[in-house]
Amino acid sequence: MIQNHNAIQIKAKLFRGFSDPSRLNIIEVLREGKKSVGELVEATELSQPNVSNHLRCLADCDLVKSERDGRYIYYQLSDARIDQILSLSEKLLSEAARGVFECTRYEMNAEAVQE
Amino acid sequence: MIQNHNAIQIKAKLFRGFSDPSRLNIIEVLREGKKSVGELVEATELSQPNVSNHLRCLADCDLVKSERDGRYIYYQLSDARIDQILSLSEKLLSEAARGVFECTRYEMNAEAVQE
DNA sequence: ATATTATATCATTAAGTAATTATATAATTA
DNA sequence: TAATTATATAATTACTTAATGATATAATAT
Repeated sequence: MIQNHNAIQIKAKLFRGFSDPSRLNIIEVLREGKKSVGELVEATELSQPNVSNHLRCLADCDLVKSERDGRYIYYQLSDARIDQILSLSEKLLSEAARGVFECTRYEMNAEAVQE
Repeated sequence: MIQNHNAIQIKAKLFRGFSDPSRLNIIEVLREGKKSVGELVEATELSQPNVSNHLRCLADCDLVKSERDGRYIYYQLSDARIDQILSLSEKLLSEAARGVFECTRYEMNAEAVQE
C-alpha cells in the first residue's frame, strides 16, 4: 500500500539530514559520542558558523540534542536508530559503493577513489 | 576524523537518493515490487520525464535495476537493505516525526527551536 | 513502412540550499 | 565591569538541482 503524501515528505526530510557531506560528517563524529561545537569544528575542519548552522538543522529535525555545560554546548545523536541506519547504509555501500560513486547526477566534487 | 573523506561523500550521495520527495515516492512504490515506468508515473502522479530522470539517478547509484520486457521497462529495488533502511527510518520517525516535520531549515523560516 | 505506445534524453527555467562574512548572544574570568 | 571564550544568528553569494517542455529512441502493431 502506497504511503500518504505527508509520510513521504517527512521521510525525505529525515534523509536530507544525512544527505549533505558536511552534515553527515558531523553526524559521523557524533556517533563516537557527545561532542562540543568546538570539537566538531576541529574534527570536521568546517567553519564554526557552518557547523552551528548544520547543528541547528539537525536539532530542528530532532536528529541531535544538546545540553549546555558552562560555556560549552554538547551535542549528541538523539536516537540509537540513527546509528543503526548508518550501519546498514555502510553494509549496503560495501557492495554498491562503486555504483553510488559513479552516479553522475550530482557533482559533489569528490576526490578520486582508488580501486 | 573517523572515516575518510570519500566514505562520507559516498554515503551522503546514497542518502541523497532518498532525500527528494519525488524520488522517495518512486522508491516507496518500488518497495511493493517490480513496476514499469508507466505504473510509476500513475502511482506517483509525476510527469513521465520527471520519473525517468529520477530513475536514471537511482539507477546510476545502483539503488534500482531495470529489465526490458517488450516496450515496457520494469524497475525494482536492487538490494533488500534498501527496504531495511526505509523500515528503520519509519521506526525512527514514529517517535521523531514531529521534530522532523517541524524542521524549518528548508523552508527558510528563521525561527529558532531551543530546549 | 508508418503509426502508436513506452521510455529516455536534453536544455532551460526556477527554486533550493550550503558556505561565507559579519555580528550577536551567553557564560566565564580578570 | 570589561575582556575573553564558546556558540548562534542573519544576510549575502554562489552553487546545486528538481521540474518542465520539446524531442529522440525503441519496440510493436497495422
